[in-house]
Amino acid sequence: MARKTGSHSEITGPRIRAEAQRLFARHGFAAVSMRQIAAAVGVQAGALYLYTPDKEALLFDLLKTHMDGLLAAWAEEPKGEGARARLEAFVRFHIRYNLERAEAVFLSYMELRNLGPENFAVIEGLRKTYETELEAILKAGQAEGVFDLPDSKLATMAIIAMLTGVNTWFRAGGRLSRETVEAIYWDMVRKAVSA
Amino acid sequence: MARKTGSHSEITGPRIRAEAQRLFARHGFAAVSMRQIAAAVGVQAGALYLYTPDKEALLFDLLKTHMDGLLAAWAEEPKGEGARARLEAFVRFHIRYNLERAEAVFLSYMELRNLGPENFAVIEGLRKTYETELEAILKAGQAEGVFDLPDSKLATMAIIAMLTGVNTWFRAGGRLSRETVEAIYWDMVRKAVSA
DNA sequence: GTCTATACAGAGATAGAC
DNA sequence: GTCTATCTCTGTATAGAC
Repeated sequence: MARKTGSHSEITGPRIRAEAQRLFARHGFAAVSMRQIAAAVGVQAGALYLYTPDKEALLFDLLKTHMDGLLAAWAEEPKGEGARARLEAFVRFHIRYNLERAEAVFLSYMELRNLGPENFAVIEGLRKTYETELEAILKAGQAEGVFDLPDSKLATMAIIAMLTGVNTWFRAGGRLSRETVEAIYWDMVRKAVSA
Repeated sequence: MARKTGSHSEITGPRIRAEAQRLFARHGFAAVSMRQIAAAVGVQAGALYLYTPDKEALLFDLLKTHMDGLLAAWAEEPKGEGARARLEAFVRFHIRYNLERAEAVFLSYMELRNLGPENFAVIEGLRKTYETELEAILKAGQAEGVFDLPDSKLATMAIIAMLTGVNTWFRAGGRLSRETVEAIYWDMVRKAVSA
């Protein structure tokens, strides 16, 4: 049998990551084989190893790319003046950005345990950096006197868990638009932290 | 080589479930082999099939048992009078019950996708039943005029996500006791839904 | 850069001895 | 009820042809 094609390195790399992300999110990292990924891309299993040293590195690449993108996007997000405006910006940004990347978000908190210690620490560090962004807003609001929080750490974890939870039930075209959901969650968050 | 021992059927069944839960929670369902479970119990892999028809049934049994226990425990929980007291009871119950069963909780929302459609539907139904308990409290509070919610469905999902999130960071012996965490979360929930 | 072919380990599950 | 032994399939990863 003849080989099917020639060189496609510029397109194959991104396609491998895209299919891997889709399959990992759907079935779980451990349940997906390199053969499955290769079949989805349309290459042989062996060919994947031209683009990644191993399966874990493929997962790490997906998680790292996602977290880097999240932090970069938040850095560029318009935030307004004052802790209250910044908190509203955070709430709306988190819901919107995560809903637009449901698979990557799902992976980032479900498949962390499949990373080795070094890779795990990198992703955890980025996550911590993101959480610190929110905590800084909450602390600033407390200093300004517009928020009243029993504990800024717990409030940070509570708000992020609540916002990320939207991904588990939201469906585009459902009862509520994303903008409406953003507004409702902002209302709940605003009340929960207000003085 | 001689066999190690005789009959242990009354003790082996529960031990298999206990070790499976521990291993599934730690490494993920797909990453754990029947041989690993058998080794942890101290029997041979083939012996597991005297207690479960297959690996998925073992997972389903764990999830089903957990959800049944959760619903039964909530049914027996003292709740007090009025929506506000009932909501506080729910918040504290959810945090306490879930923290005491971290492995089972983790499995119940991480490994659902490893169930076949019928088993999946059973667990989803139980989860839905539990969510409806909270939503009923929120609706009652709205009728009583003590809560002000833009949307009872979203508030339900937001509160459950926020409360369940405690399991991801709480460590016994850490900065805050479980009771303190309960109180702080109740404070945030109370403010978020209050009129 | 991709292919075929394959090495090697480990998976889930079953059969039959004891 | 548990064991050993084994079937069959699938896993990750590599070697070497083209």
